[in-house]
Amino acid sequence: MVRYQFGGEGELSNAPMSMSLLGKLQSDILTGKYRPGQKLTEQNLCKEYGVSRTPIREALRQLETDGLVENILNRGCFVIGFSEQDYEDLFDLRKAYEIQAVKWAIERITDDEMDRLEETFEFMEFYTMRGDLDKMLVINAGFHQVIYEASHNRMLQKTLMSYQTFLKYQGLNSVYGPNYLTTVLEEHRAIFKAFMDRDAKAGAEAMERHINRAKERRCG
Amino acid sequence: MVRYQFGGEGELSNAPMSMSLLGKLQSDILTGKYRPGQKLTEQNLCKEYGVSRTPIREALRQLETDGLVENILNRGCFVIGFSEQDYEDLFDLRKAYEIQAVKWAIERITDDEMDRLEETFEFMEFYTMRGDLDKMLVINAGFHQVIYEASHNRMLQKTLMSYQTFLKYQGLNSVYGPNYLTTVLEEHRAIFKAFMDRDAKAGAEAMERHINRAKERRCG
DNA sequence: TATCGTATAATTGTATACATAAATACAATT
DNA sequence: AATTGTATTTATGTATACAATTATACGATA
Repeated sequence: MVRYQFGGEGELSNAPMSMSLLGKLQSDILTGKYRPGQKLTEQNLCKEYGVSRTPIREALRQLETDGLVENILNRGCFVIGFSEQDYEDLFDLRKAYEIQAVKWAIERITDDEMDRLEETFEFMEFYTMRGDLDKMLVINAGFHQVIYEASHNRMLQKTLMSYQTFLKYQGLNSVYGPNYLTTVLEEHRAIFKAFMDRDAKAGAEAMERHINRAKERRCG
Repeated sequence: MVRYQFGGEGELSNAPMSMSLLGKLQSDILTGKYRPGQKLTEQNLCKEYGVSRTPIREALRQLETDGLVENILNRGCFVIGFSEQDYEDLFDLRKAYEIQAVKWAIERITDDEMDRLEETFEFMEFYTMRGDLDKMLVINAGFHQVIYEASHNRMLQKTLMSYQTFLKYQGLNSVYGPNYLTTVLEEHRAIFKAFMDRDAKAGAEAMERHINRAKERRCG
């Protein structure tokens, strides 16, 4: 039996259990609690999250490199706004990396990772049958995460994980059509088949179709 | 006359003039002053760079999100090592984004940006004739940077800039062949022509060839 | 009324101090 | 000699204090 854990963003972070300050801030920015252009005053954030300025400032620096806030010297941090175009672009950026990830993954995947991918896909089949949308969204993310890991490229993995976070919060406003589950399952089946066949080209094509349709659906 | 400035990494940072602490640390890690796996003790960094722990820690958090160090809770920061495979992979990741950047740039470039691109290309021709390698390396980076800006996508821009930083330090060990300058000029000419023709497809193809050859050359 | 200049308040940038966890040294035990 | 447990030291995580910069308030002047 293969150990399995559907991780949220916990994989690459070093959060000890509870949601980290960085994660809370990310979430609060991406869900619109803080509006684009709004100034994030350190004092206010201290009160809001119940910590001192030091961890707040460190989190802000990370958000800055992540591109969620802009830090202007001696003036503070401002929430960066994302246009409709930005969100559309994100699918294309993600697509470029997902295609690369699946290519490398098919070439580099270990037996253990292959087992996990298979297990994840079987979970997807199961929850599609049960029509459990919430579980599917989590496992959907998990399926891609196994591919990221199997790509054995740390940078690619980090970037695609951060894109997932973005789209997760964006996806809160998405409307999932009636046959969303079965459609997505078949898209993933094509990708999974490419892994079984060790066919990187087919995997890349299946992934491209998958992301293109995700862009049309405006979700996952 | 169009104002022009060949910026190093200053474009997106808020460094006040001198090289920022973050930049120094980046440089020192990428040039191998700190070895992969080495622990970066905050106290030592304080002495080394003559500042207190606060700015050091903030820089470390940024390096962490950039993927240059790994922070283990209560144990400290460790320099991340990059394998030969990682460096090779980087060209492919960069290629995927450069292709997207040039497509968007050709669709979205403003007149002002087009002027700057043209001017930059003319500088390239000039310094190629003069055989000035050092200036060419800077302008080479500048040419791509104009494209990043013209893509009008902030995330793409940031990522490609950080890849440039990576490759800049990696490039310090590169050997530039005898006809490197003329070869690269022609590759850039093809890209520039695609901008003149407003042909995104041709631009993407020219860029792909350019990065593929850069990977073979193992530089720029 | 509008504008400018100064004084005050607020905020960021940096340094230091304290609390907690990890690494080390060393003695005791097997 | 190897190992384990404890004490000490060291380093990180967090909070606070000080310095420098920016924003604001308010009165003077045109």
